[in-house]
Amino acid sequence: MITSHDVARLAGVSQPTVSRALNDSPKVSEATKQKVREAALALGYSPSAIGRALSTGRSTRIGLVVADLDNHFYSYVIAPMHDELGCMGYELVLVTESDKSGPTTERLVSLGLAGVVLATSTVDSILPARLLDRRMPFVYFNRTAASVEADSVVVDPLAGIEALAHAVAEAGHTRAAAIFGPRNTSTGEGREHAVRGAFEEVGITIAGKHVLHGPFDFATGHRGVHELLRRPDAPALLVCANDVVALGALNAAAELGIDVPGRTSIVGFDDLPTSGWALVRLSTVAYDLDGMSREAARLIVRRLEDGPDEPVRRVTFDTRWVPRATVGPPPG
Amino acid sequence: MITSHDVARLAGVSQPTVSRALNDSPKVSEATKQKVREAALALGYSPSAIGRALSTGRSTRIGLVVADLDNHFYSYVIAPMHDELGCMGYELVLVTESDKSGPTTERLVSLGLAGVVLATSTVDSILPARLLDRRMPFVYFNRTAASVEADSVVVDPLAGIEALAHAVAEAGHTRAAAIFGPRNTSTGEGREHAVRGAFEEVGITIAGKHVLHGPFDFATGHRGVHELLRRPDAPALLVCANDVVALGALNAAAELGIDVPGRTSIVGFDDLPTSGWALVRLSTVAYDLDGMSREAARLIVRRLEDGPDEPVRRVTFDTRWVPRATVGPPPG
DNA sequence: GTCGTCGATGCATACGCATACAGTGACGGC
DNA sequence: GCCGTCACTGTATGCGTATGCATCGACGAC
Repeated sequence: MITSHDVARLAGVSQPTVSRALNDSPKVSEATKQKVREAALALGYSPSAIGRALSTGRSTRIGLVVADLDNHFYSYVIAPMHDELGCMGYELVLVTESDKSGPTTERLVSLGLAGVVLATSTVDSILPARLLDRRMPFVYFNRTAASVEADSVVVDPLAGIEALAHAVAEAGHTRAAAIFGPRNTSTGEGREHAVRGAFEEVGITIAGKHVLHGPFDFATGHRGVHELLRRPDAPALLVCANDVVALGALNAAAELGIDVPGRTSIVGFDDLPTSGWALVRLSTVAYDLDGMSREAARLIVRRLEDGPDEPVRRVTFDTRWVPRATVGPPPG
Repeated sequence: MITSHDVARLAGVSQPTVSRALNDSPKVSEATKQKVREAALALGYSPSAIGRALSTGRSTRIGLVVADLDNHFYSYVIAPMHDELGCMGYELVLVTESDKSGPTTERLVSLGLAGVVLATSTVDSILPARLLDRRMPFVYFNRTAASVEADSVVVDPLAGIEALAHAVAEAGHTRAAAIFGPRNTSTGEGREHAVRGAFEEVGITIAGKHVLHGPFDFATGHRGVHELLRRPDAPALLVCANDVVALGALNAAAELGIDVPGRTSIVGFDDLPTSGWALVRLSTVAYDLDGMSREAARLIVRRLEDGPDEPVRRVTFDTRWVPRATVGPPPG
């Protein structure tokens, strides 16, 4: 491995001068800088991130904590976040929250992460509090935990869901079934609250027996269709916690020969690229997921560079209703 | 941050003893180990990966080099690879190959990566050679480069594609269009060769004007349908380089109102989970992508732990034909 | 000519861990 | 009783970088 000592020897200066020169310190003369840069280039030197991290006490590695990487949703988060971090000179490290939240905190600090994006925290998670204890900067992505204040990027579902409610009411729906997200997540709670409020407003009822709660995954949507839509009194409208759930529901409907939207209308939330496919055409509530992922990256980097005393930043993304082909009038 | 010195102080021993005890060295008495473990637990100590990496000269970070994270295909690679690496005590760092391959090599070494999985290398890439120069262990994933020998996991497309050829021939096809992958990738070349061979065997012709080459992405399939299938003499069968391309093609067909498989049959390669959706039902060539991703993780870790002198390992995954709903007889 | 000043550079050190080597004590052989 | 041996633990050091501090030379002011 080529070290700054090698560069120093070739350039005829000391190692610290190499360090200062390459970091563009004003204490080094332009002539020396040039000499050092040439030597570094000639040797193909690039500074060791390890050595630097140990010396400065901070790395350029950002952890993205997700619940399960299998989930389609995260694919669309990882790519832009990785890109945005890369532009700012940071790396992305994936971390999954293990079943026990205990070791996770230790791993986050011992991995030498500079900061963390929490894309998984439930409202009752102890992770935020422990990160605070350890003075590890973090950003809530799409969810928040009531107990600990921190920078966050969140979605305000209201506008999109109100538009959704008006659209389905106008189509003639009066009853709906729903697959909501987990009760212990802020997105699950927030969307459920928004849907219930908006539907009441337009006179659509959601009976208790037509409601299901479950994780934000494909299987939940799949199961939901089997449990909710095969009943004789099943509503002609199914509201899903997000697009991944809705995709599970759409596919289950296709398997069961349930005509969408002829017999049942299905709506989602997120507007994943997949939902726009001609084969899918899912009517859903959209927001700028790409921009949101990038914003999270910028927030954590700003927090790292500005220090912990800056006021907490909270960025909210608005939603809009995207009608496609999975909503129609109820049968009859 | 809690260091091994803190633990040492609490346990009443020296820092090196802490290091040895926690690494379960036989040179430390059981009583001392116990004492150290208790102190470490009490303080919530976990060793700094940075310090360890600097000291030992090797980290536990594995880089996964991909072309573009946007590509659906990689979602199904990242999750199992991350999981498998995690089980073996390693972390996954995502690296995208920048437009210039120059800085990439330097970044890989300076990031302090212990090893690299190359999921993107074209046959003419200089990356493998430079990694060899730098003595950075690596594994080819799904592709190889002719110039440099290294461990690899690859797919043998033959069995699956021969079965595919027989199936479509039996359905009555005699002419096919094809969207092949880039010519400078081993998978692109390999599959093209296999398809041409197998189709010739069963008497299906692929005219030059019905062939397109392009990157393994959605847009390529989309574009392919517009360019190949809207001609009056378009064949009733379209072979796609992989499933992502085929999904692009399927959606383009749906947009254009092209009946699949009524007017055109479409086949892919990879059998991504999406392809099995009831909404998609893509007929394709399958192999164990999940297992392959895990195998790549195991290979790179074994290479790290066994040293560079062990013989090169090459693991091949077989393919099989998975008929679904996108292949039918040609019209008329 | 001497001294202060300032710009540029080298020296010493620290970060957290692992490891070669030295040292300590107990114990047994003679 | 002396010394070698062995099991264990402490001391010293290195990994690659960054940084506080000392140093050194040049230049200007008096």
